[in-house]
Amino acid sequence: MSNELKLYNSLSREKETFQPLKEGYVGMYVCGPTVYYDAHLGNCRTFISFDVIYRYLTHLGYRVRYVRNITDVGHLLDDGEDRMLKGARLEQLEPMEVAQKYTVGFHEMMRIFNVLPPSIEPRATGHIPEQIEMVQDILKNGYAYEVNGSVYFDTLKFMQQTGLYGTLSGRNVEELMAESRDNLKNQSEKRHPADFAIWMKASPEHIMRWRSPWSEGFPGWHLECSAMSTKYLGAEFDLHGGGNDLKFPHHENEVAQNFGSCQCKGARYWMHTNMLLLNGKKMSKSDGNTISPHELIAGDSAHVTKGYSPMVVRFFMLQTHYRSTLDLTDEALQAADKGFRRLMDGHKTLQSLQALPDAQPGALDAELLELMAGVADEMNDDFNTPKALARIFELVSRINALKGGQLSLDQVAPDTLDRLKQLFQEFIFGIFGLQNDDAADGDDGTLDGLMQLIIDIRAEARTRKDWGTSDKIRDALKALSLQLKDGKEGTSWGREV
RNA sequence: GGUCGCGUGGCCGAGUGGCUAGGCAAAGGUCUGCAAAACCUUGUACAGCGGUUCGAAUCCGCUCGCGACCUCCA
Repeated sequence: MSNELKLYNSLSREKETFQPLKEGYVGMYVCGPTVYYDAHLGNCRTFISFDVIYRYLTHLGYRVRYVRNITDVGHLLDDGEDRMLKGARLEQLEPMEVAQKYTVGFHEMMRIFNVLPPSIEPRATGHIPEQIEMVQDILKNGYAYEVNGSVYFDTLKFMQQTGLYGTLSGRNVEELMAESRDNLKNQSEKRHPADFAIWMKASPEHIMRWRSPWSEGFPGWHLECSAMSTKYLGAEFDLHGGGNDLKFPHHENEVAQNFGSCQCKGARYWMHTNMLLLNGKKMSKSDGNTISPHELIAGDSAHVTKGYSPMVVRFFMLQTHYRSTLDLTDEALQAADKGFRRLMDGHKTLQSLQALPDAQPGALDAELLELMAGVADEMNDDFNTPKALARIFELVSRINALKGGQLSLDQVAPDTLDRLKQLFQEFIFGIFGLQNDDAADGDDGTLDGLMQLIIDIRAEARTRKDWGTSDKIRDALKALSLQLKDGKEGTSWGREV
């Protein structure tokens, strides 16, 4: 396998070799949340996926500027009411108070799932001038028109003149163009159903409003991503990501706006994560088929039999490729729980292995090296985390066998063992972003010391063949969900799942 | 209705023409004072039907089932 990075580009619908615009640097934009409601697990999956991608690109040595926005204005509901305004009315809060509340909640959730903060996290409301400028540019280029203080993107004209519309989302342009004005219903300001607002005149009761050359109003939903990606990453940049459900119309319109404003191509590679399903259906706030991250962690939901730690959930998600749908079920989570524990135990065991200086590297050494190389190879193939994890689990088997004595360390070169330790550290924690739950308990080492004492006392009892005492200790610990593992080299312990 | 995608062993989930994915569960064995843990072994899996091919889970066609997008959604 080659060590060049390949990724699936939604634009071409093919895996392509990744070639950044500027060697050594990557500009990456991911559509962030709309902060008018609590983040749900689907959001988490997408941001965890891109977190791993961000981490891996960094691992490869790229200097990555990762921009992930916060949308706090412009997102319209079916009835045309601004989402921020809706939230404000329901809870009697200022719109920015709503945005702030859910932004904080979102950040907290990202922290819980160990998602790294992006390099820049721009807010739509903080970039009104940039958006107004973009509307002006689009108007100047003739791809928009003003009606009663609102400005609409002239999608029909754009389609006819550039032929660029629909490429990303695979729309049938003929069909889009064929739609008549009859489909417009009450939104009669638009000339064509495919047109979309880039500036909206605010109705009298609308709270969020800014002055513009056309009216006091607010920017259209799709505009902020075009404006902010251009501002921070340039007119053309490397990667743009987001959930699959944003492909149309959001991303398609983004591309149109970029080109319509400056003939800019925008992102060269588009990446889309697939949906998280619950009981075989898409998780969605609107139809109630949902479980919140808090509920999942606490086990406070009819969908799960117990709570799952954030790291188990993260691991669960990494066991599926980002472009596949993932069906969340209690059974699958239980399997992930145990698998995650096995991975963590394997890592712990590995770090305890001591190399033999006079080892004679043989077939085992070669096998380890091959498996290790495979981990990176899989990641280079469109960030295939499930396959990379499969390679790591194969390594875990070897590690356990080395510990258990079924395989011998005198066949492993000290350098190979060192590299293996380093690889586990880098991939499990640095790239997959997993954390050991035990460490997250706030354990300061007291427990470990206590356990060591108990293990020593039990070992003494065992040398006396005092099985009663030995078993009493073992059973009592088991009742506390602490498991003793007797091995050739002594006894170790861990938490039971 | 239109567009796109999916259907893999008990469960989850990789895999795109020949070569063991992996995790969980299950069975047998090794180890153990007994266990557990660990290790080893074990699954005639690719929705159905037909076709292409020396060879298909993988390509083509049809059928059935499911999902996503088309409207707010990561």
